[in-house]
Amino acid sequence: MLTITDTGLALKAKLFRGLADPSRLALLEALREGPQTVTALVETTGLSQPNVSNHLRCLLDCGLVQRSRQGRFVVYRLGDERIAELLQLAEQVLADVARGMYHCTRYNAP
Amino acid sequence: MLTITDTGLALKAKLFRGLADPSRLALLEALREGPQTVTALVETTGLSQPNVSNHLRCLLDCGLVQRSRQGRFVVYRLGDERIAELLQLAEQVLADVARGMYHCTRYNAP
DNA sequence: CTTTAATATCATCATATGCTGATATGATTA
DNA sequence: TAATCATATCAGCATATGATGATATTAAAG
Repeated sequence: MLTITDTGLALKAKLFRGLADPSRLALLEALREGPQTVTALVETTGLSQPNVSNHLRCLLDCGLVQRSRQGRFVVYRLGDERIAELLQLAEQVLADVARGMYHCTRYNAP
Repeated sequence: MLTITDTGLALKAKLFRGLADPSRLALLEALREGPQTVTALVETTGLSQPNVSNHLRCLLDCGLVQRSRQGRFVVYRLGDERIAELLQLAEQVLADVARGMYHCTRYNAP
């Protein structure tokens, strides 16, 4: 029996939660183009600066992104190439499931 | 600029939210083995029956699973083969990111 | 060493989610 | 048609999340 507290399931759920927010997705999609400064990410996504920093913090803790300092800038990049693959595969799945997904009333971002 | 309200981002976020819960993951993982009755899923996952039905409803609305009636049973199956692929790819990513993910304090299921 | 730019953190609030317990629906059999 | 099994739905609660505004930290420049 697959207990819910099973470590693998919980971790996998966490991973997906990292990807389960439009703001974080916007950040990750932006980073797919290449490493970016926080300021650049703020401009690209239109999110507020604290909001961007908060989300980047999550993504960093969970290993979905990495960071490095450059002068007074901090540059973020994707933590793993396969994260881009995950995003891409999700796009392909969506191509087929999009209609249902669109009408799904749940899982709407605030 | 990638507006957050961009339809694609919102839909992708929804898709990942569907996968972002340990209970739903348990159900989907169970369905990877093949079509299952609700009762079977209740037993396999250890979740309560209303809880299972609720999650299946979400997954159904969003197109992540399909259902069909068989006598007085309702049989659920994965809605798309690539959903299994997504789960598998997530496992592979986790193999590398798991440590950070484990220590990430956020995204913990209730 | 003071000022300013870039990023991070904090408290707070509003909202959505997931679970439970009770109940309703639907389908089969007696 | 009554009884029962299988599934679905509902109200209500507890909790975690995401956004904002204010503030702290860190680093370069003057």
